[in-house]
Amino acid sequence: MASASKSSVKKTMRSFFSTSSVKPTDAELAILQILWEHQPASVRDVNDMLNAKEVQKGLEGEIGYTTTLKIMQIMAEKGLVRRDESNKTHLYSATVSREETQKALLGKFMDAVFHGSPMQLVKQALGNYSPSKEEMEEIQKLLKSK
Amino acid sequence: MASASKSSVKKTMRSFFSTSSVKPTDAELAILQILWEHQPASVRDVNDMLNAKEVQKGLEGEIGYTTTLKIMQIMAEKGLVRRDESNKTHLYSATVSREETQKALLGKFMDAVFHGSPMQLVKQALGNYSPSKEEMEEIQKLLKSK
DNA sequence: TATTATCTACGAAAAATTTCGTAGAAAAGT
DNA sequence: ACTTTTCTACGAAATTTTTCGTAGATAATA
Repeated sequence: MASASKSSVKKTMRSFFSTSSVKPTDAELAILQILWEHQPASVRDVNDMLNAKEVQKGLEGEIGYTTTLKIMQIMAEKGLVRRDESNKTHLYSATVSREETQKALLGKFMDAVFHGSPMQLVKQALGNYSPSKEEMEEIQKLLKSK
Repeated sequence: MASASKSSVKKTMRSFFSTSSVKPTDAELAILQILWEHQPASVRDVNDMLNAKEVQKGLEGEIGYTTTLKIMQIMAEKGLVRRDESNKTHLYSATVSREETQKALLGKFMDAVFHGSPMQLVKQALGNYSPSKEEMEEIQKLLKSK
C-alpha cells in the first residue's frame, strides 16, 4: 500500500482544477470566444475565423473543418452551445455567457496559479502592463465603488 | 478534401495556447506551487501536502505516491525542477521562478479568456472581490508608479 | 541476519482532448 | 439530370496528461 487511507472514490489531480460547472476545454474556449462575438454562426464561419486568428498569430497549419465540427458537436452535447437545425447549415450560439465563463475560469486560474489571491493576480497583471489614463481612471472608479 | 490549403506542418488547436517556453500542465503546476513554498522537498513531502490540500478543499480520494513521483520525474526531464540525488531520498527544487511562471501563464490565460485585454481581466478580478483598504492603497500606488 | 518499510525507475493502462477520414444527404451549379 | 460543393454524423486514430502496478535497491528495525 503506497499511502495511508483508502477510499472508494478516485480523486484525481484533475479534480483539483474542476470544481465549477463551467469547464470548457481549450479548444472549446477558443470557439466560445468566436461565438460570443459572432452569434449565431455556422461551423464554417467558426472554422474560418479560427484559422484567420491563427494566421494573425503567425501560426502555420490549418485547423480541419471536421475538427471544428466535432468539437462544436461535443459542445452541443454538453450544453455549452445551442444549435438551430432548421436549415441544412446549422447555426450555433453560446448558452453560457461570456461574463459567467470568465468569472468561473478566472476563479479557477487564480486558485491554480495565484493561490487564490486576487491581489497577487491584479498586481501581476498591472505590473506587466501600462494602462492608459482612461483605463487608470476606470480602475480608480471601480475601486471607489467598493 | 475537407478544407483548402495543404501544409506540411500540422497546426493544431493546441498550439493556439502554447507559445511561451514555460508551460507546466495542471498537475505540474500544483506541484510547483508546493515547491515554491517548501523548497527543497522530497516526493513524499509533496505528495503529502498535495493530499492535505485536497482534504482542505473537501475532495475525496487520494493521489497515489507513484503518481506524484512520476510527474516529478517528468518535470525533472523537462527541466522544470532540479533534483538533488546525493541522498537516497531525492530532493527537488523548482528551476523556474514563481513570478516568471505566473507571468507566462497569465499572458496565456489573458489571451484565451480575455482576448488579451489586461483591463478586462483586472476589472473582472476586482469586480468579484472587495479589496481591503490596504489592498486598495497598494493598487493606487501601483497605478501611480506608471 | 531476517523482516519490513521506503524510494526510485519504468512501462503501460486509463482518461481526456483533439484530429481526421469516410459516408451519405442536401444544395448549388452546369 | 449530372457533377460538384457543402454539410452533418460518427467512429476511430493520435496526442497529451494522469494514474497505477511491479520490480529492484537501499535503509531502518527487530
